[in-house]
Amino acid sequence: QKWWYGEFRGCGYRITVPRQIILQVLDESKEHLSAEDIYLKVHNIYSAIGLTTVYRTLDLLVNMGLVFRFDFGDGRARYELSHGPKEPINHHHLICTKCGRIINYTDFIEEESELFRKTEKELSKKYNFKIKNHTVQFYGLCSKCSGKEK
Amino acid sequence: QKWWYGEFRGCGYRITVPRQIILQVLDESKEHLSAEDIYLKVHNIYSAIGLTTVYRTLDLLVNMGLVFRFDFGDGRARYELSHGPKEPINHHHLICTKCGRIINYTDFIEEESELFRKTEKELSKKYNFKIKNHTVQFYGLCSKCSGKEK
DNA sequence: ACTTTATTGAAAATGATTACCATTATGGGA
DNA sequence: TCCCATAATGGTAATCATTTTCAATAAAGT
Repeated sequence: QKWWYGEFRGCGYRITVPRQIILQVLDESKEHLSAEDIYLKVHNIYSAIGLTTVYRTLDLLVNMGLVFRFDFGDGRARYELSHGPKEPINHHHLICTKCGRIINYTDFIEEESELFRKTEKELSKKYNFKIKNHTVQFYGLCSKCSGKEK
Repeated sequence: QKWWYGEFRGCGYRITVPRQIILQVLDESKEHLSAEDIYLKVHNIYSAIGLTTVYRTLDLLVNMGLVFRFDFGDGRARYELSHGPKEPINHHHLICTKCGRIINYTDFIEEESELFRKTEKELSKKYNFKIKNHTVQFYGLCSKCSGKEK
């Protein structure tokens, strides 16, 4: 019994083999995977699953809030489990504009999460926006690339 | 004499009609335009300019740092002038996940810019990353959409 | 087990962005 | 001011991620 069975049942969605495997893959490597990355890993476990299903399932999971989709500007979306059974995982990203390396960091400065709560509240009021989540991305050069600049 | 002539000359780039018009369009509507939006506006001013040139020029401007490219997750990139003649404009975005409306906000809480300077410094050190810029996006429902929820 | 209907997978369609390449036009030098 | 090397352009075709279509398959309540 996986922790997310209930989430599915609650929404009236069926628990299928492809969905289980896709979630398994996402859970095993919490690593900003692209749809194709996921497809390849899934394919290793159960080769009958098609790319279409991967896309469809990811969409579903994003809508359910189980998965976050990120766009880092390289033309393909990345996906990450939004939370485990316990609590939501919030994290921000560092992206190397040269080699495309992506680093997750979750170790916010104390004030950081604090400020976001505050900012979200202010923005909600000022623009009458119901904020669901946010993304923060820092772009630059990683250690390997920053030597051999441009 | 536009303020950006020098930037071009400095890089050895030529100042051409398409480039002037594209910059003009970007300057007149600082509004997270897609490449096609820009193409259409440019086309109104000077119809011989092709879509390819728009893409190429935007790439150039992004590399020069005159323009920021944003990915809001709807499959098309958006472009905005990064700064005017005076100083860099830094701004964050609110995106409605239903209707796609995008709001720029520049009126940070005082602490906000402060914190980002600090965070960038810490991250640079910790991950040995040379940070160039960052994006912050809040996703949610705008005033029009938040009533008729999902 | 049976049936309803959500789900799936393969192939084709779409839509944004990029690569090609022959043509044109900028800008430094004569 | 005119010339020329070559950067820049624009149309078309190609690419690549993601969606749509639709007939075949498989959950899950009975």
